[in-house]
Amino acid sequence: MLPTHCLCTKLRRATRSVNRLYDDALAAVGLNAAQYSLLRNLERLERPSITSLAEAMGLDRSTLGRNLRVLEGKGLLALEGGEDQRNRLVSPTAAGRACLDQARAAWERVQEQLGQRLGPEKRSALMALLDELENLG
Amino acid sequence: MLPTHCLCTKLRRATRSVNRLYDDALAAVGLNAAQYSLLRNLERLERPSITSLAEAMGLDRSTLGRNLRVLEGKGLLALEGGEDQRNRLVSPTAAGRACLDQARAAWERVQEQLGQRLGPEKRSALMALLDELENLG
DNA sequence: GGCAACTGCGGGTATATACACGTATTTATG
DNA sequence: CATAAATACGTGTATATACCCGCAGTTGCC
Repeated sequence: MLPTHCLCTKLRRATRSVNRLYDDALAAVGLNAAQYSLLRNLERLERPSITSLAEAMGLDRSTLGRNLRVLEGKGLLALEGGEDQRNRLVSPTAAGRACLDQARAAWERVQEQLGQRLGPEKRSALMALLDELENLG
Repeated sequence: MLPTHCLCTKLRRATRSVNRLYDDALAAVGLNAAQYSLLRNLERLERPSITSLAEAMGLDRSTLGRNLRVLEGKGLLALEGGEDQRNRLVSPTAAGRACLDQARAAWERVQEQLGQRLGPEKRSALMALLDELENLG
């Protein structure tokens, strides 16, 4: 693999690599990393609208809308209209909650394993740097 | 934006954010960050095959094959068969090289700007951490 | 030399992602 | 109240990404 000094390329590469790790760990429960993240965020909000869930995740609304369809198709969440007839509120189904419970265990294993490989200093340094990068725009 | 402890999610978020920065910087020359990276790698190899270019970039071959088509459609690179009738060799066109020259200046600006915002210590710490993450599998 | 194994690719499929545009609904303004 | 502005979505389009499968060409082995 050719080395690069480009921060963007390095980030992209590292993300693909780590993403693969999490994807593999979650494959047994039928989720990928992005889907797990979506369900986790959904769990922490009270029947959010598509827009507010997208904001919580830092994703474009139309992106999230499409991601939701995939999980809706798997029967893991439901989209129902609220009082405001414009928006659709997202909530996990029973299957979605059950799936998330299983996924959480798998996630904890890979997260822990990665943390061990990095060691606590690098791990927290990385976290801090990523926070900083996230808040650029 | 909801905070998360998930390394994968944090990486994905930070990458999207930084990627946007580079995309914006490169938009004036009609490239995005991934395309710039592709052309840069192509510049550094001698008429690589699709497979070897994919390996150099750490991308799946079929992914790279599709990415190549986009740049081929823009007239920035050409795919020609070599002696081995199985593979197709990739080379930049004159337009591709010209485009890359322009893109390089834009890239340097955004790379420098990001480096300044981080400061030299964080910048090199980040680089080192990303290298480490890239080499996990 | 002929068949088996390997290599290099393209295509199918699925997903994630973003931006621009249009539409329906709600709110604000005069 | 009527119209303008703002809000919430969906769709169209484009791109990046990966995995699997199959085909064609090459190599190796006997």
